[in-house]
Amino acid sequence: MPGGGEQKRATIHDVARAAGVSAATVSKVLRGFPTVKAENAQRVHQAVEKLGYRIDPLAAGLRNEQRRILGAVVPDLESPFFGALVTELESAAEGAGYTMIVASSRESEPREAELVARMNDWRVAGTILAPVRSESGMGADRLRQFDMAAVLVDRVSADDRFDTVAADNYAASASVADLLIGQGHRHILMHGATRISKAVRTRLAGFADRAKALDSAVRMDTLLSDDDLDEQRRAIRAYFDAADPAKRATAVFSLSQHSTLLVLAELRRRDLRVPEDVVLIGFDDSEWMQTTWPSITAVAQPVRAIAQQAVATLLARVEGGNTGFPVQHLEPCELRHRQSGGAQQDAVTPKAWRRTAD
Amino acid sequence: MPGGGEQKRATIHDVARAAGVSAATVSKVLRGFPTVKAENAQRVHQAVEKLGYRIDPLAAGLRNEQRRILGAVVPDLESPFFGALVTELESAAEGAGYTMIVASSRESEPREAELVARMNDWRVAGTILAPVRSESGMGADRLRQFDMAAVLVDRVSADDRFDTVAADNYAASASVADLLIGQGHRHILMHGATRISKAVRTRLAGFADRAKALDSAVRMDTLLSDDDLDEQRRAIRAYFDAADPAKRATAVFSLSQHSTLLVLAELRRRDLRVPEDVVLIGFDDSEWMQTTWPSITAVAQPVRAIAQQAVATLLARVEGGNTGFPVQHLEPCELRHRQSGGAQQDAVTPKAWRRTAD
DNA sequence: CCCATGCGATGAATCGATTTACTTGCGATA
DNA sequence: TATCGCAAGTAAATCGATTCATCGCATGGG
Repeated sequence: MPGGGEQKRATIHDVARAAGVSAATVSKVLRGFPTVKAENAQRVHQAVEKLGYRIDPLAAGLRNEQRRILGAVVPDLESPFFGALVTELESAAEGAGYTMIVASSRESEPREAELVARMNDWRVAGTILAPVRSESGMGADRLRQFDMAAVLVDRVSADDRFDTVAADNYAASASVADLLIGQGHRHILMHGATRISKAVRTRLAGFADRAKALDSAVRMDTLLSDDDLDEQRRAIRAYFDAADPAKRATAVFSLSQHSTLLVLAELRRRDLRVPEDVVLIGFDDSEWMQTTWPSITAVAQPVRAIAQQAVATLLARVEGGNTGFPVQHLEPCELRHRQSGGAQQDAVTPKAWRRTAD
Repeated sequence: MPGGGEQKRATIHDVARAAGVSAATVSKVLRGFPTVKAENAQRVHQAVEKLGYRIDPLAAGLRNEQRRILGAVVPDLESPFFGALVTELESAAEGAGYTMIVASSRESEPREAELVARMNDWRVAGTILAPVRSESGMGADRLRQFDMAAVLVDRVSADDRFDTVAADNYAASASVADLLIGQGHRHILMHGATRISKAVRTRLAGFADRAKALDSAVRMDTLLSDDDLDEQRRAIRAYFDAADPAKRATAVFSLSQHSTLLVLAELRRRDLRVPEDVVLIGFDDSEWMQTTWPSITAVAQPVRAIAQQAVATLLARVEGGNTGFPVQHLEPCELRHRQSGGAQQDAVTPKAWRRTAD
């Protein structure tokens, strides 16, 4: 246990005194400047050790315009996706020697704007924003207004000012279409719930475009809703009530995790067997999906890749002085084949797709 | 859109100049000191408005020992429970005018200790620690070592140095015992998975103590495991394989969310009807539990109450100079009756229990 | 022998807000 | 009228680390 006696915190001047050098020299040693005699560096290190000295990141940041802090603003912290995203972001930032300040906009755009302003107060080196809605929301507007360095993630497509990083929703959804059409399904329900964000729309388009291209006669029903839980439950119940059982959709592509849960509950309630009567594939994987019976086939988002790409891209702007045009990153998703998805195609075993950025 | 032109950030001196007063006066106005002429205060506010001035929280904190920052260290950010907890903590801290720095120890004790040290670097006013293990872990040790103001939450019982806040696991579990024994169950499986923390042990004890007290002849099996997912799945499968079907446990009390999921999957796999064949009650509620079929009866933890109590308690120490003995707070849980829990007792309709702290 | 060069080190300025210690002005009191 | 007290305001010190502008000293070329 190094350190030991705790009374008043040691400052850089205490270290300097103990090592018999100036504070400036201590600073140089600590930040690795080469112009220090080896012997002095040695003594500084000993003094640091003995006093248990640690740099005050607040005081250290004061003088420079750039502070070694990154901000992250996400729509919520309670969903596994953003929880995991934040964990990975923090990890990546930490690896680069930055502290990360996380805040949740709680799905509110005004709050998102306020949080961006607060990040600006803290003079963060850069901000990672997962917008409530899209790249044209209030948070992104503020980022532009303050001319902040930032990367937009998840609920975004291209932007002319900021780099973006997102799962390749379009390609992954297209591949789900490949699978379902390949299995022979010609009547498919696409179901989206809770928040019809840009990501959900992209998934819808990716699936529909590919399905139509493979067989223009395919019938697709769309059920999208932004209402509260009970309303949505009623809507899906009404959908199945209305359908002639013989002409019911034989497969469901649910566009979000909430949606998957709702659909699954309704199918169970009707005693429809999955996948024998109805095949179910969901977008966004979750731990519970591998544990339910049947287990759920789902598209897993590359959370870690998104986080690492986001931090790397941001730091490239901040540190490397990358001044080129904004880049759009699409990270490939992975389809996790489980029971609810029915038979896996043999011909094509899709595992990861990447759509090249235009 | 107030503010408008962004070039260089306005400092307090810019505001002072624009208002025709000194920086000291501006500071007084902004922090609400009474000894300022109304007219000057007015002009300061106008200047602030015009320049879009915002206090630099970093510079503002430098001079005082106390910085308006709170630290929060939690075991993970991906579980709904801690996600919600952090959201509420942040909200409460914000309401009191503090910025919250969140970090995840990722279930690692050494990392937890390192994060506490880092919070100390930031000279946070106080720290909220949800320990990986218990109040005697490495993180709490560091808190003691640095003599930091802190509150321990969730996986803790009493401590002689820090205030603690937790769900009343003991009382809530006892009430689950009330319910199950009341329903006539005399053979019950208690299942715990993933991480056998202090909270899980308390739940186990709370249930077992009460069940034994109600009927000393009750048979309770205990299945606890800290292994990986596959191993745990195998264990529960083996448990049901071994049991004589006629003498199987008729009810399961799962001690964590993971556990609930595992048990549910196994029951489904065996085509055991819930609740007709086996009643299932879980500790820790989650959104998916109200959507599955059958829906899951579960104990909901008072996340918001815990968070608010934690922040309030911490600020009482930090600001109010509360120097009394450490207090142990237990927040009452709520049992959410749904389908998997079988018939709800009529005599007693337990909704919330509070165990008085000793 | 003188001066340019450069290494290694340092005192002082700096970042932006807060707070201390003091000044000024004015009315009230003895 | 002289003194005291109080309101209002400000210059300057302060927080802790970084960085700028020097500075001493040794070396080597001219």
